[in-house]
Amino acid sequence: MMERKERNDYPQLRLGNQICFPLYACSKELVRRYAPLLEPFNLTYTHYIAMMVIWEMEEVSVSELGKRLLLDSGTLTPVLKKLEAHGYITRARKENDERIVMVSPTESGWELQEKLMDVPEKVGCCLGLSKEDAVQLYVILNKMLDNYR
Amino acid sequence: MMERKERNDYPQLRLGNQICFPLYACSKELVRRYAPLLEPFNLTYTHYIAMMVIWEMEEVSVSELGKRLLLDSGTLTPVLKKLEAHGYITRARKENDERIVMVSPTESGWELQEKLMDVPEKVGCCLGLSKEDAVQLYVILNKMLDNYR
DNA sequence: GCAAATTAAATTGTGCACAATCTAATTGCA
DNA sequence: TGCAATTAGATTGTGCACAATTTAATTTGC
Repeated sequence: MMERKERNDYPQLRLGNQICFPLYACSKELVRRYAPLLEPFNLTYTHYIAMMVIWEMEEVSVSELGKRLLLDSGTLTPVLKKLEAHGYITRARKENDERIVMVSPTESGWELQEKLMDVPEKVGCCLGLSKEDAVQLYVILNKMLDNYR
Repeated sequence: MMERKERNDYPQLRLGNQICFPLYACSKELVRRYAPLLEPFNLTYTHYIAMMVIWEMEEVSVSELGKRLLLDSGTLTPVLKKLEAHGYITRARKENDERIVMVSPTESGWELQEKLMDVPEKVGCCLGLSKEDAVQLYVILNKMLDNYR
């Protein structure tokens, strides 16, 4: 009778030997660090990255936003409705193509930008990485991300 | 009257200048790549990493599992109940301390390990990183993670 | 010995994330 | 022209993720 393989014969299935787990865990932890900094403005992390693109583009369609953030409309629609409800953005269908919803910052949305200007640095300090490691990480993750776009 | 700063005077608030976004996006993408490989076994990514620790420890409490995975009981309880429902693990309170729930693989849970042995390599190929970058990434993320534990 | 404090899980409620589906608008082309 | 195909968003349903609360068991200190 065939004996089952020893239970520790699958080193590739150990959490400590995988690259996926630290990626997943660090990402979650980072989002958690943002929460207390964003909560006073009624923002979640997803709201925050959406606002970053909206500030940068000044006016952007939902689908373009989704491409930049790698998020679909099922995620974005409720996020954008809440940002609108909080008065940070306007949503309006395009005149010459009613399928497209364009999004822009309101005056209050622009003021939000000023209020959040020190958030990136505050979170960056929490990373606990050396400058060199942070740069390396940035470069490698962006290489990886480029394969997905 | 004070003029508002120019709108592009906040480079630190650009998505492309942040380290958090590629981390967040890569993590999500990686979880998405796992889904089709795990779905045939009724597993999600969270189930999968939980099983990895359970295989490694052979018997582990919910709280110890939570420490290893950086997940709380609100996440783990339903995950473990589903793993139990699928017959991969057993859950039982400890005799000498009824507060503690111990978790172990069933025979079917051990067989699952064999069936999943090639999952890490399949996903690894999707990363699209060179060996050196993958190692760098692994090292840096684990440094970061150590600050959280 | 027993009440207060602590610990471990479970429960509850909110908010993504995403697949799948649906609706409406627009485009393409026979 | 008119209808099929495409496109853009919205909707629906499932499953984490996590804070906050609850319940129950155990430990500590007096």
